[in-house]
Amino acid sequence: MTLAEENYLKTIFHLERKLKSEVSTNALAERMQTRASSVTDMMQKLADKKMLVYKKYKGVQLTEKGKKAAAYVVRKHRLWEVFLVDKLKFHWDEVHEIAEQMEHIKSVELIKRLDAFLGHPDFDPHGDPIPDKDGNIKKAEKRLLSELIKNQIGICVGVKESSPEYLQYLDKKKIKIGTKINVLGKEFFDGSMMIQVGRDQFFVSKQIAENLYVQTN
Amino acid sequence: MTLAEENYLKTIFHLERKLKSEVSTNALAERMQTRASSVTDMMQKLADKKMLVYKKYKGVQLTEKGKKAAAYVVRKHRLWEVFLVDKLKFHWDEVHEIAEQMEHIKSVELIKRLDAFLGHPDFDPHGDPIPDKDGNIKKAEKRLLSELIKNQIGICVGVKESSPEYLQYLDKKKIKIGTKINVLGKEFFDGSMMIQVGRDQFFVSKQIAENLYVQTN
DNA sequence: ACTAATATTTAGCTTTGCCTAAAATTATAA
DNA sequence: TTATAATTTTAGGCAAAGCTAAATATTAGT
Repeated sequence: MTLAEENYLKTIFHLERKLKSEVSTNALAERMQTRASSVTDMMQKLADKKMLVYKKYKGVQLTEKGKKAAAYVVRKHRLWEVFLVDKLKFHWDEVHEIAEQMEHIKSVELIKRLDAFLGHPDFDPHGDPIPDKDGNIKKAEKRLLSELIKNQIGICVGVKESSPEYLQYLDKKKIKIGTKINVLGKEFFDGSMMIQVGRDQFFVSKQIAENLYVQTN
Repeated sequence: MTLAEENYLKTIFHLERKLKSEVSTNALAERMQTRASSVTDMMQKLADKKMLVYKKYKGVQLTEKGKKAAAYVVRKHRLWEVFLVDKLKFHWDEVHEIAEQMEHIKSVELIKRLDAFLGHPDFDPHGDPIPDKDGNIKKAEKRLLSELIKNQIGICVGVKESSPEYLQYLDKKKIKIGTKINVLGKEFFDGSMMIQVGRDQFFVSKQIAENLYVQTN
């Protein structure tokens, strides 16, 4: 698997989930900042390798093999993002580009050990689930804190738009990935909420609640 | 700087220090597992970029610019090796190939933070010095423990040949990178030594002492 | 149903980094 | 010193992954 192939697979993987259908040449070209003709070339190559099913003019669909390969790239990407944020103290919005490079490092043992070193995380710093070694994604519906109702409990899994100010606010309130948030009440007219984090109880505005992703079980 | 260019620079850097002279096309070709003609191509390219001085049939020599770039690649390589051993618990002899890939990741900030995360190490797990950000190498003569004489002090900087058994022995004796070793005495006929490590004093055979690199000041 | 617009593929070219074979240079040794 | 050996460079090609322009399919609007 070359670097380019891995990048195509990963992008197809994401687009398939978003579009819930075959992925078109143009959709791929746009996402990958490349030309449709280049995409066609690569699709033919990946079809030869049984990574996907390609039907002229009809788009592509990953095979099981392709899905697994793609999920593994995603797994590596997200684990490295956790590393960058948890260990090297990068901010959530600075890590994508670096992880984009690190995801291509080839060593199964490396990823095994990295995963253990990080404590087998389930989510990356953006709240997206980390596929397991076999490519299974715990499709934990992530949703906005603002969508919860009274007495619901959510686990913080990420942020939507992360300005430095917002991240600082979360820091101050001791909210990070994995933090349990209990909705104690919700104001109807402005969407603000009373929440509990650890032993602290406080209000958050609608704006705040609309930028925090949580997972409910 | 492409990946291939970085690899050439790094190899030239190492060969220049070993040979203490210009580096010949064939020497490079052998080290890089490639053909002389490929080397010539790349030398012309790197000469265009002012990374080295290339004289037909006379070999190459790094410029200051080239030296700095090469040293930075080496710095990254060695820092990642420290990460792999110290944090991910790889053995000293398993990390080269992985670091070979990681050294090419592009992010100045990443390396800054990695360095801090590792505690600004001066040596990699093989005892080789880590160049600083500016490419300066603390050329701390590393030598074998067996070369020391009575009352000399050495800092452990690495191993020569690292079998699992040997590494285990060092573990048991609490000897690792950075450990100070005091030579209390040396037996003439068998080369064994009495040494002090922390509060412990014990004998090491010549075999042991010949496989441990130390730095003296 | 038919044309216009859009999407996709094909053909042919470019660059990077490698290769082989042949030519040129330098080194060696009788 | 001169022929032979070894080293190095040049010339010409190849595969990967991209691009442009032209050809071909599909979709949509009337």
